[in-house]
Order: sequence, then C-alpha cells, then structure tokens
Amino acid sequence: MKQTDKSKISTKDKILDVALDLFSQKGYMGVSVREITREVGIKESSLYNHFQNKDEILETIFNLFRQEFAKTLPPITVLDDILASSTLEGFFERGFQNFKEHINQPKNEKFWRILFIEQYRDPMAREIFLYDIIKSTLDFLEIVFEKLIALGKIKKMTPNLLASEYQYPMFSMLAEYNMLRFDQKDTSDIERKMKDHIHFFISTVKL
Amino acid sequence: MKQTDKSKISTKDKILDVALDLFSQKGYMGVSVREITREVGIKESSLYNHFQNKDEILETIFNLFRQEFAKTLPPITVLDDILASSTLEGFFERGFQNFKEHINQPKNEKFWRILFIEQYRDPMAREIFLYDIIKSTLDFLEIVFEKLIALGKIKKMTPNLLASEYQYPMFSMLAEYNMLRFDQKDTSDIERKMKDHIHFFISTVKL
DNA sequence: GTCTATAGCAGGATAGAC
DNA sequence: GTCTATCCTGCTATAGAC
Repeated sequence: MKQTDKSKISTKDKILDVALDLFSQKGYMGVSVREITREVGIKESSLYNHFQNKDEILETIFNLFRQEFAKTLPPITVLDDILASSTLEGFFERGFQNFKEHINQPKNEKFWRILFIEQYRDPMAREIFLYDIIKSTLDFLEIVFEKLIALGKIKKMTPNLLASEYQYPMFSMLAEYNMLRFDQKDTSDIERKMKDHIHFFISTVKL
Repeated sequence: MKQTDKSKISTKDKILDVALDLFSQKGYMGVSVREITREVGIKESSLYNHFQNKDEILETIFNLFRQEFAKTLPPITVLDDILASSTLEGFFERGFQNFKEHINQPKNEKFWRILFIEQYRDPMAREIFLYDIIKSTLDFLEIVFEKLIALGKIKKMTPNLLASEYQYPMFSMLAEYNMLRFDQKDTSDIERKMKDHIHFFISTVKL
C-alpha cells in the first residue's frame, strides 16, 4: 500500500519519479544508473534493492502509463448518456479538452515524451502505441460514430472511416506538439490547427 | 567526384552505407564506432581519417536525406502543367504513388527510419521533420489547393486548412507504417487506410 | 590511408560489511 | 536497505609507425 503518513515518499517511488523525469529529457539510453541514483540521493548499489536492473525501471514506468491512459477514454456504459446530452460540437470539444488536461499534467507529459522517444528502440513502447493508444482510440471512436449515426446526428458513413478521419490528424498534430514542446517553441499554431481540424471535421459529417 | 571505375566504392561511402544501415536498425546511440568499422572492414582509428567523429557521420547522412527528400515534391514551375492534365483523383493518386516509390527504395526507408528514431534526441532530426518535411509539404499543398480552387476543380475553402486536412493524416499513417515495418508486421491495413483517406478527402472537397 | 597500441573514461552490475 | 569498494566491459578518440 501507499505510504500512510503524509509527505513521505518511498525510495522506490523516488527512483521512479527521477527516472521518469530524466528519461523524458534524454531518453532511456541517455540516462545512466549513476545519474538516477545521484539525483535520488542513494548509491548505485542501493538501486538494485528496488529494481532488478535498469530495464525494469522503464518497464514499470510503461505499465504505469498504460493504467493512466486507460482513464482518458470514458467507459462505453456511460457513453450513451454523454452523447444524448451533448451537441456534436460539445462532445468533441469536451473530448479534446479532456485530453489537453491529461497531457498538461507534468507527469503525463513526461510519460508521452518517453513513449515518443522510445517508440523505435523499445518493442513495448511500440506495442503501447499501436494497441493502447491507436487501436483503442479508434475502436472507441468507431462506437461513438455508430451511435451518432443511429441518433441521426451525422451522415451515414462508415464508422471506421470516420474514426480514422477524425483521429489520425490528431495523432500527428500531437506528435508535432510534442516536438515543439521539446525545444520549448511556441505551440499556439499547432493547437489552433487541432481546433480547426475538429471544426472542419464536424462540418463535413454533420447532418 | 564519384569513383570513375565501376564497382569501386570509396571507404568513406562504405562507412556511410554501413552507418545508414546500422543506425536505421538500432539508432545512433545503439551503434558503436567499433561496430561500424568492423562491418566496413577497417580499424577504428582509420575511420577518423574520413570523419572527425561519430557525430559527423550522422550529420552527413542527414544532409544526404535533405537532398533526397527535396526531390519528391515537383517544382512549382511544372505544377500548372501537371494540374491541367490530371483529374483530381489522378493527381493525388500519382502523388501518393510517387511517395511510395520513394520510400520503397531501401536507402530511403533507412533514412526515414533514422529520422523517426532520432527525432527526440537530435535537434537536427527535429528541424528536418518540422521544416524539410512538414512545413515544405504543407506549403506545397497550399499552393496546389489554391490552384485547384482557381481552376474550379474543388470547393472554395481555405487552402491552408485543406493542406492540413489532406496531409496530417498521411503523416501519422506513415509513422504507423514505419512502426509496423520495424517489427516486420503486415502493413496492408494501414496502406488501405491511406488510400481510403485520399478518396474520402477528394469526395469532400470535389465540386 | 591504413595499421597497432593505448589512453581515459563511463557504463551496468555485484560482494560483502554494517 | 544502505553503504564502500570494486569488477569488467565497452565506449570514443588519439599517437605514431608504416
């Protein structure tokens, strides 16, 4: 269980915090065990009391991300209520807003950055991308569009295609957003593009 | 100048070839100078007669890529002729076909893979992505859509928005394509999605 | 332009005392 | 669970002979 006392963080959690921060800046290979332990304030050898090896730290981080991201999509059971009580614009704007709040939490931004950095080096990162993010989001949206068609709110088109048309631009805009943040460059252009996309998309599918 | 005699490749070119291949598989940090020189068939010290350091090898590869990618977009001067002599479908299908031929050349696929791998570690990779690829493609397409509107072939909409709507999905589908190739998984699904996107897009903008 | 030899350092990980 | 001390390996890069 979590620490019962306030402000006390276990060494293991401190290691995870520091590793999350460093990995998100320099990538897994760019960070040494020495660096992590120096930042945590323990000796290298002590780290091995908490993790078998460096790899296990990243694996733990990835598993935490999986749990965290799964929370961003509402369960199908409450979807009907949400759809019934929202306008088309309201629904997608709220979804976008939710995601923005998710990624604006520093911890989540770091998760995402690690995932982007490691996607071509680490098979687990690729798996999370392809399944936990891309596939699960598209599957969710496919159901959303099926329901929207049934409700007579949008044109009759293949739900699967609609999901792709809505979501794929968001994926690459998010990747661009991430790259810009990496260099601390201005992101207002790409954020505006995301909004423009949502409105363009709605205008083309609306009945 | 290039070697005048046939089949003779300079050591420098051989180093670049081997580095391109290895970097595209394991990333810059995953490949050592030792590994490159072993594969080339020279000693580590000999490499430093051709490149100042390991970094300069990657830099040279990136500059070669810049040149190569610039060839994929037709010059604006011949664009009018192409547009006048093509149907809407024909124009975009041919563009997609051109790109497929580009990325199916093993050397180019390796270039792309390195770029994806290094985009969060190497500022130059990010610059190439943001400017040489994203910005230049969007700028090109913006001109294309301006001309198509002037020709009365598509609806009057903001050319900039049309460029984004056409191209951003292609970027993320290409990223997914790359990930799948990395694991030697089947890419027919994502290739079909690319085609579906082109047709969906055309159907929404066509007059 | 290639080689041998080596410097100089940083990496992950372990043994064993406390 | 933390420490000191250490191992071993691999890394980039250089000096200098041929």
